Amino acid sequence: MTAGGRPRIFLVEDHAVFRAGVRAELGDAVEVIGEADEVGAAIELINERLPDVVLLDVHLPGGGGQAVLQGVLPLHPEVQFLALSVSDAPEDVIAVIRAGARGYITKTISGGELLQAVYRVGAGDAVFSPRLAGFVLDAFSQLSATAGTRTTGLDPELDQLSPREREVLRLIARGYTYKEVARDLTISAKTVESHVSSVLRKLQLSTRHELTRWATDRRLI
Amino acid sequence: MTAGGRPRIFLVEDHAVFRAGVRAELGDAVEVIGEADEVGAAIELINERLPDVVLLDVHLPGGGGQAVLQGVLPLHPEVQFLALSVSDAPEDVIAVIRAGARGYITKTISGGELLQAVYRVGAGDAVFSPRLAGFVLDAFSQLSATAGTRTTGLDPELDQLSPREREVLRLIARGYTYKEVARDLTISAKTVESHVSSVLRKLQLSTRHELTRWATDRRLI
DNA sequence: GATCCGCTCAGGGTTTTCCCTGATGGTCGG
DNA sequence: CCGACCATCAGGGAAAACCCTGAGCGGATC
Repeated sequence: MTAGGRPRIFLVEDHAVFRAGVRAELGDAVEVIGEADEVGAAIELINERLPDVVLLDVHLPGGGGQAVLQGVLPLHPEVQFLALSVSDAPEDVIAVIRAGARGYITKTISGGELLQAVYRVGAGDAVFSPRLAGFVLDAFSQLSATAGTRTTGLDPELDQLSPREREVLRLIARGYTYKEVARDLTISAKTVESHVSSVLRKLQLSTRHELTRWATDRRLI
Repeated sequence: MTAGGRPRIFLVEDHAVFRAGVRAELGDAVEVIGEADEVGAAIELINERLPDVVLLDVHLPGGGGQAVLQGVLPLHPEVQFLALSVSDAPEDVIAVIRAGARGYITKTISGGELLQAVYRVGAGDAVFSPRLAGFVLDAFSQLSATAGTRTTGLDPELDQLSPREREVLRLIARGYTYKEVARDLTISAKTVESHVSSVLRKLQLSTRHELTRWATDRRLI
């Protein structure tokens, strides 16, 4: 977002009345450069006009808000998304944050607060409304407890594996059979066998089950 | 925070110049009801005057910002804390969030942005500045992947398994062979087979590898 | 008493995994 | 140029996993 300028925002929301409400509330403080009421049009227009911030309804006909995120972020990661929803159900929040939204607020928000949230997300901040804040923060502090111990640089055991072996390891640990891995990597099942053998030997394991546990313990899957 | 009214804020910060800067920047938009430059005085004054929002420096002589949080939140959980720091090191962020701060911004912030952040935290939102946003969000989505499925109370899929089946499941998921499980439960390997078959059928899985993943995802091991 | 279900076990079959030996071609560094 | 390593593949064999059918027993339910 250009410093000082009005943020250029885009509305994705299937209720026309709510869109009008947002326009009225935000007024001249922002520049609404487009609107969409379904996934396909939203992706197309956002990729074309590149707004600073997208106000994104989570419950959207035609794939939901995540679909829009997936259709835009790979091409234009600089676009910031602020998820807007009537629901504060954890699963909704999780899905849209995982998909790349930088904030999540409920529609009970006031106009002034909405404007502030838009500004902050435009500046790159993460913003969460009250009920979700606790949820997000709890999750964060729980994870960080383990994250601290995990961030101990690179794994020396993983280092001894060749790139191909790591690739095979990933698939095997996910539960694919040799045949499936072979098809996936377009090599022979026998080659997959070789790689698995090497991996088991190098990691001093004996069965693929231990391998699965080894990998999940290190969050490699 | 009373709706419409000026938020009553408290400054905890050991640099007098920076405190003056904050007062100047926030100006009349807020009411600064107190200041402190060290932990002890901060706790005492905050508990006495109960501001809406505390602007809290993370690096503080006499225990750091966490000490203030620990001295206030147990008595007055309604007080909102916005951490303010020159550092955006993960360990600082983690510590202060775990201690109960509702937001974390760096001191490179502009006056207007600071005001917005204060307002939003006062409203109960969580606010994180750009560089931290990605960090927090990543951590969140990692944890939530599992937390989301786990928080669904009791697992209906796990419920359809008989006690014996759950027992076998636990051992199989740990990587034991049928023989080993059989020895462990002092039953025949064929019986173990039967149980595994039932489990796979009931959970609509096909191999024991998927079973391992299924179980680890639910933290049953 | 009949029925359902959980737990136990068996036989017999296919598929998958694991391990062994052995081979080819490519790349990189000494 | 020549090992060292990597990636590729093959044959063969033992063990494990998976699937199906079928069956006996005991407890609970109706």
